[in-house]
Amino acid sequence: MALNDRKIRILQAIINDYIETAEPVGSRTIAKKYNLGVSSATIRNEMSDLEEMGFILQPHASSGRIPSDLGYRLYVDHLMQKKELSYEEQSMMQAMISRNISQIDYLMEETAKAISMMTNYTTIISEPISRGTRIKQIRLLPLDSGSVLLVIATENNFIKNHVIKMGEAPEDMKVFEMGRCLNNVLQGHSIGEINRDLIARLQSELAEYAPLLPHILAAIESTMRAAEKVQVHMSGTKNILAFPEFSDIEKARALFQALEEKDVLVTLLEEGKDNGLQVLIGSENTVQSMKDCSVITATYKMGDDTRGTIGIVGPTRMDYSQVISVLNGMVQNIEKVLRDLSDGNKGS
Amino acid sequence: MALNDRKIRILQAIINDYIETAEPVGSRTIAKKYNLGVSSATIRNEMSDLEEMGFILQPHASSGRIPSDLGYRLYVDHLMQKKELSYEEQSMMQAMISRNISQIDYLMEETAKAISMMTNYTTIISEPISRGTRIKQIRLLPLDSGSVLLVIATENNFIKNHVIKMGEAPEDMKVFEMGRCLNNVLQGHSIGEINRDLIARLQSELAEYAPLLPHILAAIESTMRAAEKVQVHMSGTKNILAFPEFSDIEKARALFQALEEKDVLVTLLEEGKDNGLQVLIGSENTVQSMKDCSVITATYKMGDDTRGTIGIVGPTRMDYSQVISVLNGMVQNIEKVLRDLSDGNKGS
DNA sequence: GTTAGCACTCGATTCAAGTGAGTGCTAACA
DNA sequence: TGTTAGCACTCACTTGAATCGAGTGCTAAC
Repeated sequence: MALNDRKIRILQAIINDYIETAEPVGSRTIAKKYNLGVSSATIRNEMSDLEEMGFILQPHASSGRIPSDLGYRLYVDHLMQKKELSYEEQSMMQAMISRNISQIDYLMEETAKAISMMTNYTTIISEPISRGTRIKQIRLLPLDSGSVLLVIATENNFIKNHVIKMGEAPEDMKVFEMGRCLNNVLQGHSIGEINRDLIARLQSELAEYAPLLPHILAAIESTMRAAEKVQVHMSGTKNILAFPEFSDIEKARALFQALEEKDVLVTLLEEGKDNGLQVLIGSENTVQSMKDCSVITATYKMGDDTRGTIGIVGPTRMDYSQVISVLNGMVQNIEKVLRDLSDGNKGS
Repeated sequence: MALNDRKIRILQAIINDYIETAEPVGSRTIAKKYNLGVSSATIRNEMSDLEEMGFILQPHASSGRIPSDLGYRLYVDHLMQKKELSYEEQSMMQAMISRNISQIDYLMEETAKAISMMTNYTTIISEPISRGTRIKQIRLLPLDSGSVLLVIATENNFIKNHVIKMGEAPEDMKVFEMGRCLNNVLQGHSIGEINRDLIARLQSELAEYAPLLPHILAAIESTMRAAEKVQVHMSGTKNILAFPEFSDIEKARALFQALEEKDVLVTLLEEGKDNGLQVLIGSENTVQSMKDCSVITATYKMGDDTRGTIGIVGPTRMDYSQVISVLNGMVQNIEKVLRDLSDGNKGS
């Protein structure tokens, strides 16, 4: 059975209508609303074929049809026309995430909020992380009589600090001196590269403070590890309750349950991390309790190997075209903001 | 009409039963389940009195009674018996929030998660903030050719950094020298105290770098301001959907809407910030869309004037006694962890 | 190949009757 | 005077039958 032009037009009509109304679409509705130049009876015949081919489903014997996951897949891959963002949307986007943002976690919060506001779906976003970033600067500062502060700046301008408690801290000038040593030895290396050779060099250079060295190494390691941990932000969960597909409170609860687990969020975002933009429809995603949801993910970059992912979660009946355009726009936006951020902070 | 002993016992029975079952309580239920030694008819008479006094309500003419806000108030203030935490609960609490926590935002996340897991309500928690903290150490580090890093440690060991972009950064030793100057002048002062005199002193001491001074001052100000901004964490929103009072999806939606606004959360927590432990029942809290909820807040301290607030949100029919004991236990726990954290970090 | 017409299906809505938990009132009782 | 048994009454909720209507599949005619 061939998927001729008319079948495609009918499938498109069904999907468009169902996305809009969330009601199964009947042949008569299509005949009236979409001018295909044929009668409802003809459309019925075509629909029967489309069902046989697996693109649409009948929730029960005498109802209209709804798109199947396969139908949405065809739609997303071939039928859907890309929407352009309106001027209003673009400037709204910029206004929302560019004001006043100097810290990465605020930026994430604001971005997630902006997306869920514009799309009315739920947004999750992971902070940019990079495996194997190199150390740009590593220094020690005197803090008080019993502790010093380790400050590490990586090449993509992530800055982390760690308080090192050390019984009795060396005097200020010595702390600086140690810091300078550390910096000389470790600058330009990633955490994975801290091997015996480097440690031996540190031990000889910092011989005077040998007992402190393990403290310092432990602090470096834990700091770099923390920098590699994925931080996830979410916004717009309330939107879920607005969709008729979740008017059954048990379904809503299951979804909320899933979305409250960080692991689940990370999994969802990970699934999309290779491709630039990925659409997972219904059961295509691996999270069991989200078989009725689609997830659209996009990766944003910050420098060469530092990246994060944005995901939008909604019912399979989601406005793919709009979501994709918002997502594309937002990726560009966030990449720009991140560039500005890592080039040097605002207000200075 | 006097609130005699029997009336109180009946009220208590109604509240206990209603908290447990979420169903209006009838006179016959009370007569059977709670051995008051009188018949249901007598109880009916007493209930009629209690209703007249405003402690209980009848949802409709021929149903049982439910407690009113006033009834809960009496219960919380006078009738409720304090529950002790079981040994299991205590150790569970400690296990959950003590492992692996070296950063304050993780601590907050974990605490909120632990509380909502133990109570099955929704938890919000604000990070500790302090107005007018003093600067303990303030330093500059060279970062790269075009920027330096400002690091500020406050007396309660909050550490913040800020990248200062400055066209062409001075050479390393000069940066250190500037940092030392800054530290000499500003150490021990709070942001509010940075006045003309101090600025003048900085200007004369840093005369050589006068054009950079505004950059530095702006960075200090923005950093200290950020440190004073309230950060709020939330966990367990999904629990809301489990309560029959929110089986009406519109009610749930309204509540979710409210809880997604950071302002609302801050308001809720602020309302409780004076007292150690505060119970706001139903319409006692000022958030319009939360008239059916009770909010229990407790303040935790970290040093003298640094504090944060934990709030638990649930339906007015909440298990006040359990929530209060969990909250008290958790405040002690978190204060201990914070003490350890600010004394010096673990793992070092 | 397309269409009009028709019988049929089946979820959703409506309505009336029935059920039961609970009340208020009254009269009898200790 | 306080307590209780008994009874009529209320009202949300359940149940089941009738009806509605959107939609289908099939057939016969164009």
